[in-house]
Amino acid sequence: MADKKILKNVRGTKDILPDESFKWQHVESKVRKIFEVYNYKEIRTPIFEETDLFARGIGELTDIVSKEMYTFLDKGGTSLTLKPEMTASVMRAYVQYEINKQIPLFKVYYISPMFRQERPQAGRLRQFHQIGAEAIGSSNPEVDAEIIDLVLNIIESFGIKNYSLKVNSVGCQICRPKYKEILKDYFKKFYDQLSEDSKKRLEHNPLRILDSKDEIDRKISENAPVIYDYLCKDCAEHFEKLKSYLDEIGIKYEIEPHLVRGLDYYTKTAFEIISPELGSQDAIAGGGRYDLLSKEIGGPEIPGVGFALGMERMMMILEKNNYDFGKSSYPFVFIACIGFEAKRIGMSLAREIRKKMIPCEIDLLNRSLKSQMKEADRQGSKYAIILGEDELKESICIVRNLIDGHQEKIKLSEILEFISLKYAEEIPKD
RNA sequence: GUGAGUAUAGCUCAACUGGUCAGAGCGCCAGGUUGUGGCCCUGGAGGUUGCGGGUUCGAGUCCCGCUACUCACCCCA
Repeated sequence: MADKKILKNVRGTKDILPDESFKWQHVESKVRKIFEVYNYKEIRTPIFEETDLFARGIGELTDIVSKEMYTFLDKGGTSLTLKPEMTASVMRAYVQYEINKQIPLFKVYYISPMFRQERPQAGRLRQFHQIGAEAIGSSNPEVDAEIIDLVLNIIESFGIKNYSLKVNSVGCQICRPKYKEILKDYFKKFYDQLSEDSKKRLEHNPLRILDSKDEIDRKISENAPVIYDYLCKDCAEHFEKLKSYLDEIGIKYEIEPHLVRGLDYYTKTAFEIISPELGSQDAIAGGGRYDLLSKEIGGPEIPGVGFALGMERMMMILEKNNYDFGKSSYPFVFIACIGFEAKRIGMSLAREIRKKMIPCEIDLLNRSLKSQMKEADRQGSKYAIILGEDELKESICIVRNLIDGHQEKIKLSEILEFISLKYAEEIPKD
Protein backbone atom coordinates (compact mmCIF):
# COMPACT_ATOMS: atom_id res chain seq x y z
CA MET A 1 0.00 0.00 0.00
CA ALA A 2 1.30 3.38 -0.92
CA ASP A 3 2.18 5.79 1.83
CA LYS A 4 -0.54 8.25 2.53
CA LYS A 5 0.41 11.83 1.96
CA ILE A 6 0.88 13.83 5.10
CA LEU A 7 -1.64 16.62 5.03
CA LYS A 8 -0.76 20.09 6.14
CA ASN A 9 -2.52 23.36 6.66
CA VAL A 10 -3.14 25.23 3.43
CA ARG A 11 -0.92 28.06 2.35
CA GLY A 12 -1.52 31.31 4.11
CA THR A 13 -3.32 29.76 7.08
CA LYS A 14 -1.96 29.26 10.55
CA ASP A 15 -2.63 26.76 13.28
CA ILE A 16 -2.81 28.27 16.71
CA LEU A 17 -1.54 25.58 19.04
CA PRO A 18 -2.02 25.58 22.82
CA ASP A 19 1.26 27.36 23.44
CA GLU A 20 -0.14 30.29 21.46
CA SER A 21 -3.87 30.08 21.94
CA PHE A 22 -3.79 31.42 25.48
CA LYS A 23 -2.25 34.61 24.12
CA TRP A 24 -5.13 35.00 21.70
CA GLN A 25 -7.61 34.45 24.49
CA HIS A 26 -5.87 37.07 26.57
CA VAL A 27 -6.01 39.64 23.78
CA GLU A 28 -9.61 38.86 22.92
CA SER A 29 -10.93 39.14 26.44
CA LYS A 30 -9.11 42.40 26.99
CA VAL A 31 -10.48 43.80 23.76
CA ARG A 32 -14.02 42.71 24.59
CA LYS A 33 -13.82 44.66 27.82
CA ILE A 34 -12.82 47.79 25.99
CA PHE A 35 -15.70 47.43 23.57
CA GLU A 36 -17.99 47.05 26.53
CA VAL A 37 -16.68 50.30 27.99
CA TYR A 38 -17.53 52.09 24.76
CA ASN A 39 -20.90 50.32 24.69
CA TYR A 40 -20.36 48.33 21.53
CA LYS A 41 -22.10 44.92 21.43
CA GLU A 42 -20.84 41.92 19.61
CA ILE A 43 -22.24 40.94 16.25
CA ARG A 44 -21.58 37.58 14.59
CA THR A 45 -22.37 37.09 10.95
CA PRO A 46 -21.87 33.98 8.80
CA ILE A 47 -18.42 33.15 7.54
CA PHE A 48 -19.75 33.28 3.97
CA GLU A 49 -22.24 35.40 2.13
CA GLU A 50 -23.69 35.59 -1.34
CA THR A 51 -20.91 36.79 -3.60
CA ASP A 52 -23.06 39.66 -4.75
CA LEU A 53 -22.90 41.33 -1.36
CA PHE A 54 -19.17 41.84 -1.57
CA ALA A 55 -19.10 42.45 -5.30
CA ARG A 56 -21.57 45.30 -4.97
CA GLY A 57 -20.60 46.52 -1.54
CA ILE A 58 -16.84 46.60 -1.84
CA GLY A 59 -16.77 47.33 -5.56
CA GLU A 60 -16.21 45.15 -8.62
CA LEU A 61 -13.03 46.94 -9.59
CA THR A 62 -11.31 46.72 -6.23
CA ASP A 63 -8.46 44.25 -5.84
CA ILE A 64 -10.33 42.45 -3.11
CA VAL A 65 -13.26 41.65 -5.34
CA SER A 66 -11.51 41.29 -8.67
CA LYS A 67 -8.81 38.88 -7.57
CA GLU A 68 -8.70 38.04 -3.89
CA MET A 69 -12.00 36.45 -2.96
CA TYR A 70 -12.54 32.82 -2.09
CA THR A 71 -15.62 32.23 -4.20
CA PHE A 72 -17.34 28.92 -4.87
CA LEU A 73 -20.66 27.52 -5.99
CA ASP A 74 -22.72 25.61 -3.48
CA LYS A 75 -24.72 22.58 -4.55
CA GLY A 76 -27.68 24.72 -5.45
CA GLY A 77 -25.53 26.70 -7.86
CA THR A 78 -25.44 29.84 -5.74
CA SER A 79 -22.19 31.77 -5.78
CA LEU A 80 -20.89 32.16 -2.24
CA THR A 81 -17.82 33.94 -0.92
CA LEU A 82 -15.83 33.61 2.27
CA LYS A 83 -15.96 37.05 3.83
CA PRO A 84 -12.94 39.19 2.95
CA GLU A 85 -14.03 41.85 5.44
CA MET A 86 -16.93 42.45 7.79
CA THR A 87 -18.37 45.85 7.03
CA ALA A 88 -20.49 44.67 4.11
CA SER A 89 -21.85 41.80 6.19
CA VAL A 90 -22.72 44.05 9.09
CA MET A 91 -24.47 46.49 6.81
CA ARG A 92 -26.32 43.64 5.16
CA ALA A 93 -27.65 42.52 8.52
CA TYR A 94 -28.50 46.09 9.45
CA VAL A 95 -30.53 46.58 6.29
CA GLN A 96 -32.06 43.11 6.44
CA TYR A 97 -33.45 43.56 9.95
CA GLU A 98 -34.32 47.20 9.38
CA ILE A 99 -32.37 48.20 12.41
CA ASN A 100 -32.69 51.84 11.43
CA LYS A 101 -36.30 51.55 12.55
CA GLN A 102 -35.32 50.12 15.91
CA ILE A 103 -32.08 51.66 17.09
CA PRO A 104 -30.89 55.21 16.34
CA LEU A 105 -27.19 54.35 16.46
CA PHE A 106 -26.17 50.74 15.99
CA LYS A 107 -22.81 50.16 17.66
CA VAL A 108 -21.32 46.71 17.15
CA TYR A 109 -17.96 44.97 17.25
CA TYR A 110 -16.58 41.70 15.97
CA ILE A 111 -13.55 39.47 16.29
CA SER A 112 -13.56 37.19 13.33
CA PRO A 113 -11.52 35.41 10.68
CA MET A 114 -11.43 36.91 7.19
CA PHE A 115 -10.28 35.36 3.92
CA ARG A 116 -8.36 36.84 1.03
CA GLN A 117 -6.45 34.86 -1.54
CA GLU A 118 -3.26 36.89 -1.76
CA ARG A 119 0.36 35.86 -1.79
CA PRO A 120 1.29 35.46 1.89
CA GLN A 121 4.07 37.54 3.39
CA ALA A 122 4.95 39.12 6.70
CA GLY A 123 1.70 40.34 8.23
CA ARG A 124 -0.42 38.99 5.42
CA LEU A 125 -2.30 35.72 5.54
CA ARG A 126 -5.09 34.14 3.54
CA GLN A 127 -7.06 33.50 6.67
CA PHE A 128 -6.44 36.29 9.12
CA HIS A 129 -8.34 37.80 11.99
CA GLN A 130 -9.79 41.22 12.37
CA ILE A 131 -10.97 43.04 15.43
CA GLY A 132 -13.37 45.69 14.29
CA ALA A 133 -16.30 47.92 15.09
CA GLU A 134 -19.03 49.66 13.16
CA ALA A 135 -21.27 52.54 14.21
CA ILE A 136 -24.18 52.75 11.83
CA GLY A 137 -26.90 55.37 11.67
CA SER A 138 -25.22 58.74 12.02
CA SER A 139 -23.29 60.99 9.70
CA ASN A 140 -21.97 63.10 12.55
CA PRO A 141 -18.21 63.52 12.83
CA GLU A 142 -18.55 62.74 16.54
CA VAL A 143 -18.99 59.13 15.56
CA ASP A 144 -15.85 59.17 13.43
CA ALA A 145 -14.00 60.60 16.38
CA GLU A 146 -15.29 57.94 18.74
CA ILE A 147 -14.30 55.16 16.36
CA ILE A 148 -10.77 56.53 16.09
CA ASP A 149 -10.61 57.07 19.83
CA LEU A 150 -11.76 53.49 20.35
CA VAL A 151 -9.21 51.82 18.12
CA LEU A 152 -6.40 53.87 19.61
CA ASN A 153 -7.55 52.93 23.07
CA ILE A 154 -7.32 49.25 22.13
CA ILE A 155 -3.85 49.64 20.72
CA GLU A 156 -2.61 51.64 23.66
CA SER A 157 -4.12 49.26 26.19
CA PHE A 158 -1.54 46.75 25.01
CA GLY A 159 1.24 49.19 25.60
CA ILE A 160 1.80 49.96 21.95
CA LYS A 161 3.11 53.51 21.67
CA ASN A 162 5.15 53.33 18.51
CA TYR A 163 2.48 54.06 15.93
CA SER A 164 1.15 56.90 13.89
CA LEU A 165 -2.39 57.80 12.98
CA LYS A 166 -3.03 59.21 9.52
CA VAL A 167 -6.33 60.79 8.64
CA ASN A 168 -7.74 62.04 5.41
CA SER A 169 -10.99 62.92 3.76
CA VAL A 170 -11.71 61.22 0.46
CA GLY A 171 -14.81 63.27 -0.27
CA CYS A 172 -18.20 62.00 -1.29
CA GLN A 173 -20.12 61.14 -4.43
CA ILE A 174 -20.49 64.84 -5.14
CA CYS A 175 -16.95 66.10 -4.82
CA ARG A 176 -14.76 63.04 -5.36
CA PRO A 177 -15.60 62.44 -9.05
CA LYS A 178 -14.62 66.01 -9.86
CA TYR A 179 -11.34 65.67 -8.00
CA LYS A 180 -10.69 62.36 -9.68
CA GLU A 181 -10.96 64.00 -13.09
CA ILE A 182 -8.68 66.84 -12.13
CA LEU A 183 -6.16 64.38 -10.78
CA LYS A 184 -6.39 62.29 -13.92
CA ASP A 185 -5.69 65.33 -16.06
CA TYR A 186 -2.69 66.18 -13.92
CA PHE A 187 -1.13 62.71 -14.10
CA LYS A 188 -1.78 62.45 -17.82
CA LYS A 189 0.77 65.17 -18.30
CA PHE A 190 3.41 62.89 -16.77
CA TYR A 191 2.10 59.68 -18.28
CA ASP A 192 5.41 58.58 -19.77
CA GLN A 193 7.21 58.96 -16.45
CA LEU A 194 4.68 57.05 -14.39
CA SER A 195 5.44 53.52 -13.25
CA GLU A 196 3.77 50.68 -15.10
CA ASP A 197 1.48 50.09 -12.15
CA SER A 198 0.44 53.69 -12.04
CA LYS A 199 -0.28 53.81 -15.75
CA LYS A 200 -2.87 51.14 -15.11
CA ARG A 201 -4.15 52.97 -12.05
CA LEU A 202 -4.78 56.07 -14.13
CA GLU A 203 -7.72 54.32 -15.76
CA HIS A 204 -9.94 53.50 -12.85
CA ASN A 205 -8.15 54.61 -9.72
CA PRO A 206 -6.02 57.73 -10.10
CA LEU A 207 -6.20 58.36 -6.36
CA ARG A 208 -4.11 55.32 -5.76
CA ILE A 209 -1.18 56.83 -7.66
CA LEU A 210 -0.87 59.27 -4.77
CA ASP A 211 -0.13 56.31 -2.51
CA SER A 212 2.47 54.71 -4.80
CA LYS A 213 5.77 53.50 -3.44
CA ASP A 214 7.52 54.23 -6.68
CA GLU A 215 10.13 56.99 -6.34
CA ILE A 216 9.15 58.86 -9.48
CA ASP A 217 5.43 58.48 -8.84
CA ARG A 218 5.96 60.06 -5.47
CA LYS A 219 7.81 63.00 -6.95
CA ILE A 220 5.06 63.60 -9.45
CA SER A 221 2.47 63.26 -6.71
CA GLU A 222 4.12 65.92 -4.62
CA ASN A 223 2.78 68.66 -6.83
CA ALA A 224 -0.49 67.01 -7.62
CA PRO A 225 -3.73 68.83 -6.80
CA VAL A 226 -4.72 68.25 -3.19
CA ILE A 227 -8.19 66.95 -2.43
CA TYR A 228 -8.84 69.52 0.27
CA ASP A 229 -9.13 72.21 -2.36
CA TYR A 230 -11.96 70.32 -4.00
CA LEU A 231 -14.03 68.97 -1.10
CA CYS A 232 -17.63 70.05 -1.10
CA LYS A 233 -18.89 72.20 1.75
CA ASP A 234 -20.40 69.27 3.60
CA CYS A 235 -17.24 67.15 3.39
CA ALA A 236 -14.94 70.03 4.26
CA GLU A 237 -17.02 70.90 7.28
CA HIS A 238 -17.16 67.30 8.40
CA PHE A 239 -13.40 67.00 8.15
CA GLU A 240 -12.84 70.21 10.09
CA LYS A 241 -15.13 69.09 12.86
CA LEU A 242 -13.50 65.70 13.08
CA LYS A 243 -10.10 67.30 13.45
CA SER A 244 -11.34 69.61 16.15
CA TYR A 245 -12.79 66.67 18.08
CA LEU A 246 -9.53 64.77 17.80
CA ASP A 247 -7.64 67.84 18.96
CA GLU A 248 -9.90 68.27 21.95
CA ILE A 249 -9.66 64.61 22.95
CA GLY A 250 -5.90 64.92 22.68
CA ILE A 251 -5.36 62.46 19.89
CA LYS A 252 -2.26 63.05 17.81
CA TYR A 253 -2.67 62.55 14.09
CA GLU A 254 -1.13 63.41 10.78
CA ILE A 255 -3.11 64.81 7.90
CA GLU A 256 -2.31 62.56 4.97
CA PRO A 257 -3.90 63.76 1.73
CA HIS A 258 -2.38 60.81 -0.11
CA LEU A 259 -4.08 58.23 2.10
CA VAL A 260 -6.42 56.16 -0.02
CA ARG A 261 -8.57 53.23 0.92
CA GLY A 262 -8.90 50.28 -1.37
CA LEU A 263 -12.60 49.83 -0.90
CA ASP A 264 -15.07 51.79 -2.98
CA TYR A 265 -17.57 52.50 -0.26
CA TYR A 266 -15.47 54.94 1.73
CA THR A 267 -16.62 58.54 1.90
CA LYS A 268 -15.29 61.50 3.83
CA THR A 269 -13.15 60.15 6.65
CA ALA A 270 -10.44 57.62 5.94
CA PHE A 271 -7.77 56.74 8.47
CA GLU A 272 -4.98 54.32 9.02
CA ILE A 273 -2.76 53.42 11.93
CA ILE A 274 0.68 52.28 10.93
CA SER A 275 3.53 50.87 12.95
CA PRO A 276 7.21 50.99 12.04
CA GLU A 277 7.63 47.65 13.79
CA LEU A 278 5.66 45.75 11.20
CA GLY A 279 7.62 45.41 8.00
CA SER A 280 6.16 46.07 4.61
CA GLN A 281 2.54 45.50 5.58
CA ASP A 282 2.65 48.23 8.16
CA ALA A 283 -1.00 49.08 8.71
CA ILE A 284 -2.14 47.70 12.01
CA ALA A 285 -5.63 49.15 11.59
CA GLY A 286 -7.64 51.11 9.10
CA GLY A 287 -11.11 52.38 8.60
CA GLY A 288 -13.34 55.22 7.72
CA ARG A 289 -16.80 56.38 6.84
CA TYR A 290 -18.99 54.57 4.34
CA ASP A 291 -22.12 56.55 3.67
CA LEU A 292 -22.64 54.93 0.27
CA LEU A 293 -22.48 51.30 1.25
CA SER A 294 -26.08 50.78 2.28
CA LYS A 295 -27.45 51.99 -1.05
CA GLU A 296 -24.92 49.90 -2.95
CA ILE A 297 -26.34 46.77 -1.43
CA GLY A 298 -29.93 47.80 -1.99
CA GLY A 299 -30.73 49.45 1.33
CA PRO A 300 -31.87 52.96 2.19
CA GLU A 301 -29.34 55.75 2.59
CA ILE A 302 -27.66 54.88 5.89
CA PRO A 303 -24.38 56.44 7.04
CA GLY A 304 -21.78 54.49 8.99
CA VAL A 305 -18.21 54.52 10.25
CA GLY A 306 -15.94 51.72 11.34
CA PHE A 307 -12.49 50.33 11.74
CA ALA A 308 -10.74 47.00 11.40
CA LEU A 309 -7.58 46.00 13.17
CA GLY A 310 -5.35 43.16 12.04
CA MET A 311 -5.04 40.81 14.96
CA GLU A 312 -2.01 38.93 13.67
CA ARG A 313 -0.29 42.22 12.98
CA MET A 314 -0.94 43.45 16.47
CA MET A 315 0.31 40.15 17.86
CA MET A 316 3.50 40.57 15.86
CA ILE A 317 4.14 43.87 17.56
CA LEU A 318 3.31 42.48 20.98
CA GLU A 319 5.64 39.50 20.51
CA LYS A 320 8.37 41.80 19.33
CA ASN A 321 7.98 43.95 22.43
CA ASN A 322 7.88 40.93 24.75
CA TYR A 323 4.38 41.79 25.86
CA ASP A 324 3.29 39.85 28.93
CA PHE A 325 0.35 37.69 27.88
CA GLY A 326 0.04 36.19 31.32
CA LYS A 327 0.26 32.45 31.60
CA SER A 328 -1.63 29.57 30.18
CA SER A 329 -4.09 27.70 32.36
CA TYR A 330 -2.61 24.90 34.41
CA PRO A 331 -3.85 22.16 36.74
CA PHE A 332 -3.75 23.37 40.34
CA VAL A 333 -3.66 19.79 41.55
CA PHE A 334 -2.05 16.77 39.99
CA ILE A 335 -3.14 13.36 41.19
CA ALA A 336 -0.43 10.71 41.00
CA CYS A 337 -1.50 7.13 41.54
CA ILE A 338 0.27 3.84 41.97
CA GLY A 339 -1.72 0.79 41.03
CA PHE A 340 -5.21 0.08 39.77
CA GLU A 341 -7.03 0.43 43.09
CA ALA A 342 -5.39 3.78 43.75
CA LYS A 343 -6.21 4.94 40.25
CA ARG A 344 -9.87 4.12 40.78
CA ILE A 345 -9.97 6.26 43.92
CA GLY A 346 -7.95 8.91 42.09
CA MET A 347 -10.33 9.09 39.15
CA SER A 348 -13.21 9.61 41.51
CA LEU A 349 -11.34 12.21 43.50
CA ALA A 350 -10.40 14.05 40.31
CA ARG A 351 -14.05 14.34 39.43
CA GLU A 352 -14.96 15.75 42.83
CA ILE A 353 -12.17 18.30 42.64
CA ARG A 354 -13.17 19.31 39.15
CA LYS A 355 -16.80 19.61 40.25
CA LYS A 356 -15.55 22.29 42.61
CA MET A 357 -14.12 24.05 39.56
CA ILE A 358 -10.58 23.48 40.67
CA PRO A 359 -8.28 22.67 37.75
CA CYS A 360 -7.05 19.15 38.25
CA GLU A 361 -5.05 16.65 36.24
CA ILE A 362 -4.60 12.95 36.80
CA ASP A 363 -2.20 10.61 35.08
CA LEU A 364 -3.94 8.72 32.28
CA LEU A 365 -0.91 6.91 30.94
CA ASN A 366 -0.17 4.65 33.90
CA ARG A 367 3.36 5.88 34.13
CA SER A 368 5.81 5.53 36.99
CA LEU A 369 5.37 7.72 40.04
CA LYS A 370 8.51 9.53 39.08
CA SER A 371 7.14 10.31 35.64
CA GLN A 372 3.90 11.46 37.15
CA MET A 373 5.69 13.82 39.50
CA LYS A 374 7.74 15.13 36.66
CA GLU A 375 4.60 15.73 34.67
CA ALA A 376 3.00 17.55 37.60
CA ASP A 377 6.01 19.83 37.74
CA ARG A 378 6.04 20.45 34.01
CA GLN A 379 2.36 21.31 34.06
CA GLY A 380 2.99 23.87 36.74
CA SER A 381 0.77 22.28 39.36
CA LYS A 382 0.92 23.69 42.86
CA TYR A 383 0.02 20.46 44.61
CA ALA A 384 0.48 16.79 43.93
CA ILE A 385 -1.75 14.23 45.59
CA ILE A 386 -0.04 10.87 45.87
CA LEU A 387 -2.15 7.77 46.20
CA GLY A 388 -0.65 4.29 46.53
CA GLU A 389 -1.27 0.96 48.20
CA ASP A 390 0.19 2.14 51.50
CA GLU A 391 -2.01 5.21 51.61
CA LEU A 392 -5.14 3.26 50.73
CA LYS A 393 -4.60 0.95 53.71
CA GLU A 394 -4.74 3.95 56.00
CA SER A 395 -7.42 5.77 53.99
CA ILE A 396 -5.12 8.72 53.51
CA CYS A 397 -3.19 10.37 50.73
CA ILE A 398 -0.01 12.36 50.59
CA VAL A 399 -0.31 15.99 49.60
CA ARG A 400 2.92 17.48 48.38
CA ASN A 401 3.41 21.20 47.91
CA LEU A 402 5.39 21.42 44.72
CA ILE A 403 6.56 24.94 45.41
CA ASP A 404 8.35 24.31 48.71
CA GLY A 405 8.54 20.53 48.67
CA HIS A 406 6.75 20.16 51.99
CA GLN A 407 4.35 17.22 52.16
CA GLU A 408 1.86 15.83 54.63
CA LYS A 409 -0.67 13.04 55.08
CA ILE A 410 -4.32 13.96 54.74
CA LYS A 411 -7.30 11.72 55.37
CA LEU A 412 -9.13 10.81 52.18
CA SER A 413 -12.31 12.04 53.80
CA GLU A 414 -10.78 15.48 54.24
CA ILE A 415 -8.76 15.88 51.07
CA LEU A 416 -11.46 17.67 49.09
CA GLU A 417 -11.89 20.29 51.75
CA PHE A 418 -8.15 20.65 52.13
CA ILE A 419 -7.60 21.29 48.44
CA SER A 420 -10.56 23.67 48.26
CA LEU A 421 -9.06 25.71 51.07
CA LYS A 422 -5.65 25.85 49.43
CA TYR A 423 -7.20 26.83 46.15
CA ALA A 424 -9.21 29.59 47.74
CA GLU A 425 -6.02 30.99 49.27
CA GLU A 426 -4.28 30.88 45.92
CA ILE A 427 -6.89 32.57 43.76
CA PRO A 428 -6.23 36.22 44.62
CA LYS A 429 -2.56 35.81 43.85
CA ASP A 430 -3.12 34.80 40.25
C1' G B 1 0.08 37.23 -10.79
C1' U B 2 5.75 38.98 -10.71
C1' G B 3 10.71 38.86 -8.36
C1' A B 4 14.44 37.30 -4.80
C1' G B 5 16.08 34.12 -0.87
C1' U B 6 15.82 29.60 1.96
C1' A B 7 14.86 24.07 2.55
C1' U B 8 19.90 19.21 7.60
C1' A B 9 16.59 15.25 13.95
C1' G B 10 9.96 17.39 17.20
C1' C B 11 12.36 22.77 17.78
C1' U B 12 16.79 26.25 17.00
C1' C B 13 20.96 25.52 14.24
C1' A B 14 26.43 23.35 12.98
C1' A B 15 29.29 20.50 9.10
C1' C B 16 36.47 24.87 5.65
C1' U B 17 37.15 25.62 -0.96
C1' G B 18 32.57 18.50 -2.93
C1' G B 19 36.40 13.48 0.42
C1' U B 20 34.50 9.28 8.29
C1' C B 21 29.98 15.08 8.27
C1' A B 22 25.38 13.09 9.38
C1' G B 23 26.39 16.53 14.59
C1' A B 24 25.25 20.06 18.97
C1' G B 25 21.84 22.50 22.23
C1' C B 26 16.76 22.30 23.69
C1' G B 27 12.74 18.92 24.02
C1' C B 28 11.26 13.71 24.65
C1' C B 29 12.20 8.67 27.07
C1' A B 30 14.97 5.79 30.72
C1' G B 31 18.46 5.13 34.73
C1' G B 32 21.28 7.35 38.95
C1' U B 33 16.71 7.55 44.03
C1' U B 34 12.96 -1.01 45.05
C1' G B 35 6.87 4.81 45.56
C1' U B 36 8.17 11.29 44.85
C1' G B 37 9.18 16.74 40.49
C1' G B 38 12.42 21.05 39.88
C1' C B 39 19.25 21.19 39.78
C1' C B 40 23.05 17.71 38.37
C1' C B 41 25.20 13.16 36.06
C1' U B 42 24.70 8.92 32.58
C1' G B 43 22.41 6.56 28.62
C1' G B 44 18.61 6.09 24.69
C1' A B 45 15.11 6.91 20.79
C1' G B 46 14.68 10.18 16.57
C1' G B 47 17.10 12.27 10.06
C1' U B 48 16.91 7.76 2.92
C1' U B 49 20.21 16.07 4.75
C1' G B 50 12.17 18.80 0.98
C1' C B 51 11.23 15.67 -3.74
C1' G B 52 13.24 14.10 -8.66
C1' G B 53 17.12 14.10 -12.07
C1' G B 54 22.30 15.34 -13.51
C1' U B 55 27.88 16.26 -13.01
C1' U B 56 31.77 13.38 -10.31
C1' C B 57 35.82 8.00 -8.29
C1' G B 58 32.82 10.49 -4.43
C1' A B 59 27.41 15.55 -3.07
C1' G B 60 24.16 17.80 2.67
C1' U B 61 27.93 20.65 -0.04
C1' C B 62 27.95 21.96 -7.58
C1' C B 63 23.95 22.19 -11.86
C1' C B 64 18.65 21.68 -13.62
C1' G B 65 13.41 20.82 -12.61
C1' C B 66 9.42 20.43 -9.03
C1' U B 67 7.28 21.53 -4.30
C1' A B 68 7.06 24.14 0.20
C1' C B 69 8.35 28.16 3.18
C1' U B 70 10.11 33.27 3.75
C1' C B 71 10.57 38.27 2.17
C1' A B 72 9.36 42.04 -1.35
C1' C B 73 6.15 44.07 -5.49
C1' C B 74 0.89 44.54 -5.98
C1' C B 75 -2.87 45.32 -2.39
C1' C B 76 -4.42 45.64 2.42
C1' A B 77 -5.82 44.35 8.37
